Amino acid sequence: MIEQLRNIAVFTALSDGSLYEFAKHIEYVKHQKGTIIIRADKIEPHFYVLERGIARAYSDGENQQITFWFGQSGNVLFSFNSYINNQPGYENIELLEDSILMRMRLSNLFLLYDKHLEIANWGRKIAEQELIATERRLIDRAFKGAAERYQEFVAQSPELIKRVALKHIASYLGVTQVTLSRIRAAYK
Amino acid sequence: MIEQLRNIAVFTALSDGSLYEFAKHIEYVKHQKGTIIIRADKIEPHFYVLERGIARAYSDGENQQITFWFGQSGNVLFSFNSYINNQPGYENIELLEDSILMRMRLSNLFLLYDKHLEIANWGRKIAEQELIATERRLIDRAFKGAAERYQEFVAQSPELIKRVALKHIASYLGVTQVTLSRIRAAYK
DNA sequence: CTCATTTTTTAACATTTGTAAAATGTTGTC
DNA sequence: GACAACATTTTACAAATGTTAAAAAATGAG
Repeated sequence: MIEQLRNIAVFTALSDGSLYEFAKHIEYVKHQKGTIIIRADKIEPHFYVLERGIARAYSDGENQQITFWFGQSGNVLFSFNSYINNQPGYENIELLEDSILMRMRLSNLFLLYDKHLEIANWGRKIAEQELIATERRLIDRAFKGAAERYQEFVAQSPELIKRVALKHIASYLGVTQVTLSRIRAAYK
Repeated sequence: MIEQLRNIAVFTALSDGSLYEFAKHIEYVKHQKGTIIIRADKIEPHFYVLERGIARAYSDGENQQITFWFGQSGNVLFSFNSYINNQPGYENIELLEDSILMRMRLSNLFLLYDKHLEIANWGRKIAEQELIATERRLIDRAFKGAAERYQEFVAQSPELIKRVALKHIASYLGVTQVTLSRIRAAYK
């Protein structure tokens, strides 16, 4: 089990001791494509790690739905508002493919944070990396046009382009699907 | 000194023991309005806490400069890219008023992260709260028009509206200054 | 107070992106 | 392979925002 965890991107830097602590509380679950594993209107008691599959986090508005995050194999899936503020959040997480996930109760994670220095720093680094990535996206929206953002997305996330519906990618890039279609048409 | 630290928003939740660890390494500095305390092209060896004043983080582009964060009294000022990746970053931090700051070497902070569980979790929570705030802003850009974003900013940050130049607020909201002027004119 | 500098507003026009709806293409199931 | 469901593209038009430049207002130094 510990060897299995070490192969997952988000756990690679951890010591055996920490992996052992995780292993005690982790269980595997499988879900089909289309499953919404985290719902905005509920407090989600688990966090997940995607072992195989693709996920998206999205938020529902009146007439639209916007995707603001993609998760690939090895990424952690949190409902940040459940996780951080213990309140129902603004985010749903949907599996875009049949997936294998590990999950663990947040209550157990919090106990680990309060006992294990290495795990507390592991959680810190995850939040920091997400923060940098999100901040950059916010800045890119100002500096780069929609076409450039699309091209960089293609270059940086070739897997996602292949496997994710364009309507999700459009809202991730901050444009409508029509605009994304126009951008793509210009490069044919 | 410990009492002094406890009065600062970002430190209030910490125990005396942790405050003592911070106190050992903290020094006070004063800077004038206009000082750029963190520069994008340099690795910044300190982090700062703003005791009095207002700061903005901004990024330089070819023909523009966009402000993506405001700091008020009690907030922490990081160059996240220096802090997280030990590389020059994309962010400058400028003081918008004459300010009093505390600072501490990042190398000392990292030592504390590796020794003190409470401080590691303190760092984790700071990153998590910033992450939620940034993610919400990204989502708001999709769901809310520029006028609504402005009105909410006024409601939530009355101090900043009074004390910060509108050109900075415009880019923070993701519009040009001309657009912000039009929005303001519509509510007269 | 006055002048120079900077900030904010206004105007005219251009461009981008959005909206709605129809047409086309794709996928999966029986 | 035919159908239904869903995804993507296209078209025509509307709305929002950007660009540039100039005018007006506010700020700050001497």
